Amino acid sequence: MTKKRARQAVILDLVAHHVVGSQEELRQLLLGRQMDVTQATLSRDIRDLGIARVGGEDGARYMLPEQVSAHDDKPLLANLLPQLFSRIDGVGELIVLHTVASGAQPIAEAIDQEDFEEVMGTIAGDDTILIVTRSSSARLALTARLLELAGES
Amino acid sequence: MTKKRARQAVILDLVAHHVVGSQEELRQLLLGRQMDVTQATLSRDIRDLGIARVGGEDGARYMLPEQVSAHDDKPLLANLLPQLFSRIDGVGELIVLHTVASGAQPIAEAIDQEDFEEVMGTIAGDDTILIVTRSSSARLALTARLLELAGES
DNA sequence: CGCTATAATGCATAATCATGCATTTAGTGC
DNA sequence: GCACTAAATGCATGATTATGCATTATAGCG
Repeated sequence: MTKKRARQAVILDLVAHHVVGSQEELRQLLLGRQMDVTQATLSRDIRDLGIARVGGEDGARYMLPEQVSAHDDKPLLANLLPQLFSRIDGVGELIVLHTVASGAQPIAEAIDQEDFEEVMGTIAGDDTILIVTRSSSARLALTARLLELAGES
Repeated sequence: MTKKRARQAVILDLVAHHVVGSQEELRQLLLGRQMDVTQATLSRDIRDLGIARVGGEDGARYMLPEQVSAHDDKPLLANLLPQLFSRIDGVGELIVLHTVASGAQPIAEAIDQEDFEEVMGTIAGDDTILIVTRSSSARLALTARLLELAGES
């Protein structure tokens, strides 16, 4: 069915260039292009096309995958640290980072994902993380970096 | 409120590592971590965190922005062309590309976005696109490329 | 062509998500 | 510690999205 493909193409186009906040809204836009389908069909089209829906201060909106990432600001750690950080300390090549309750696990994983070269490994409890770095100077460097990310610099 | 931040961090973590299909499901996961909130709160958290919801064959799922793009397969043009292409022809430095009804505009925009160096510009009607290339050989090269993208190679 | 199998769609409705308003909880400054 | 202000949350409900089932359109095929 050629109508379906054309419609889905138009949908991609509309979503890419307009702010589409609901399937009903999309339906109206399609009507303007002489395409009349029900919300049910749009729900299926959106699924097929892999279009994402993200909430925003001013209501939700549909976006193409490309747009979602563009809309994304910073890496995970930068998001979490300012929220969860409580204090940091260290000795030798060890850093002890304290977070708010339940914050250690997420932060530790985010640190792991960053793949800091200074880091040998991390162990996280509930609100405390032990970070083993490669050297004393690595510890100092990383501590500074983490403080900065936490917005405490 | 420190509980909110910790919860949101855990949510990011859960969404990153689990397949979360609904807010109610997320609620259950949080319960397992001794965090009890209502769906309403999760709706707000998800908005605040910029988490996206994308549909899939096996139901919808929440994803972090990073994951959405990763989940995305190919650029727009590669998605559209196989769906909308009908035939292509050309002469001199001009290409005339025919698409299914209503397909020209989306395809033309996608071509523009690709920024092909062979292309000087495009003009799209409803089902026909005129592509002006920089030279006769550029025309041949681009024609081949488009045919390939359309899966007609 | 007419017939069949398959895909696409609509309809009605269930499932899920968002939000206004009231209430509770933290955070601050005496 | 107490009063005060702002943030966070729950509750109830409205809005939006997803889906089972029946129907209709489309693509092949003889």
